[in-house]
Amino acid sequence: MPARQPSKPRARRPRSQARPYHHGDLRRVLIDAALQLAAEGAEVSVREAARRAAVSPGAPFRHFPNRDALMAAAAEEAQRRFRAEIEAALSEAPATNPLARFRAFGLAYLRWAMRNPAHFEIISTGRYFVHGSSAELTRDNAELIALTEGILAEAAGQGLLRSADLKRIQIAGRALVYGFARMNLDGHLPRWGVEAGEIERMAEGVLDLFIAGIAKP
Amino acid sequence: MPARQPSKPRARRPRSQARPYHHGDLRRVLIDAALQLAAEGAEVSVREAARRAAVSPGAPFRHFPNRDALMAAAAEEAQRRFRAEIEAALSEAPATNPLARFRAFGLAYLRWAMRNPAHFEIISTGRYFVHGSSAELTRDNAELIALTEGILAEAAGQGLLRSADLKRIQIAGRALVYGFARMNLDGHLPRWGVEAGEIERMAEGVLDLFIAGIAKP
DNA sequence: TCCGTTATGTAATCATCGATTACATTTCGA
DNA sequence: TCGAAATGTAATCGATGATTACATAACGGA
Repeated sequence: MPARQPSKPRARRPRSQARPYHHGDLRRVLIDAALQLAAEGAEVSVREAARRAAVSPGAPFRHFPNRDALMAAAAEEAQRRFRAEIEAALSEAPATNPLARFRAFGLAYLRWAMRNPAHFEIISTGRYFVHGSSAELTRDNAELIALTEGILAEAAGQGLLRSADLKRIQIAGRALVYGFARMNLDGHLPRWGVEAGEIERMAEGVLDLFIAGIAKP
Repeated sequence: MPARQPSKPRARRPRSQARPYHHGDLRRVLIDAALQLAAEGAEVSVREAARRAAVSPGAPFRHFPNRDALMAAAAEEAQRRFRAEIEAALSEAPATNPLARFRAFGLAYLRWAMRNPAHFEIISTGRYFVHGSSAELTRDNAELIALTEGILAEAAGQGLLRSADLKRIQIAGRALVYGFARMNLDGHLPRWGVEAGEIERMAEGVLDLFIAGIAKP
């Protein structure tokens, strides 16, 4: 093992440096940089995030043990925004109409995924950090799922559904919105036209088709 | 630009080397190594593929201009297998029952995706190589899509569908199977039990739920 | 107010990877 | 048979994630 060189004394920075030695809230800035990089379609690297924060390449590792931890923190932040939007939509939906609530949930899900594709990917794919490494993300996700289960149970209670197999309906519904969101992400949706809202309208149509299919005629 | 060193003459390999200088079909071996690496869940790197082929790190670049090209070739191979399985399933399905054919298509799709998750990912995600860089992949995919459109048109012609919006049905169906496959891939499906076939049965159930939803009652 | 402990950033260094280039060897057809 | 084309090797580059030694700032108790 080659011993590290004693290294000659390093030049001190002049005391009049513009930026203070301490950054302020580097952790937060790094998370935002990671999300911004993702949103721009760029590859997210620790070094690039450090560069954006105008900090040395090693500095981020004071706040995150490794790259995965940074990505997990970014995912948690994205998930918070995602969940906030869904809950806002649900709070405006009629409290006593389960199918309308189901629709509001799905629509908010799809809209957010269409408008924040890169962030949706970070949340959903195990690509950016080890799967299940974030307890917060796991719990948060489980709560959203429980929410849809509750809504479906209500719908079944009011006799609105054709099938009694709620688990199956729930998985199918999830697969539908997840699939649509990922098709958009992976470039599998036809380019319907120049108008931006067209994809969202198709998303809405697909959701309505599904709901019509599970609803009692 | 620092000129390259003249480099002292290299030692020649003894003529009695075990492996011949030329590999035989390195291109093919590299593609298989890439697919195998993916299937093992390992990260696919050109170097590792070269290592598996017992070849120098630079050798692959004689057959592929860059990493993306190797991955694209691997994707084309995987897509061929995928498509072959779907066409086999369709050839066994009743020729005159569009909904049964639709179901056979979806089931073959889901089964292959469940059993070859990593290969499905290589095919579907633009992660491994630049999107649309493989004309073969694009064309192949378009043909599969056209196949489902034809089946749906037949079903509509026989008056089997509740809705006349075939485009919407087609996208919804695609989102459903794509979403289920990706949920499996991304670890979003509950671990129903030890038995392996359980996920495939749920896939089948979800597919049937969808078909029941679009079929005229 | 001083001082030492802790938090936080820097500089240097390493291994790995994709990629390129110069060179060596084999293959194959004119 | 001989020379060009194909194919592999070795050396090297720049970028990246990661680790370590060190420097500096921040903060709280005596």
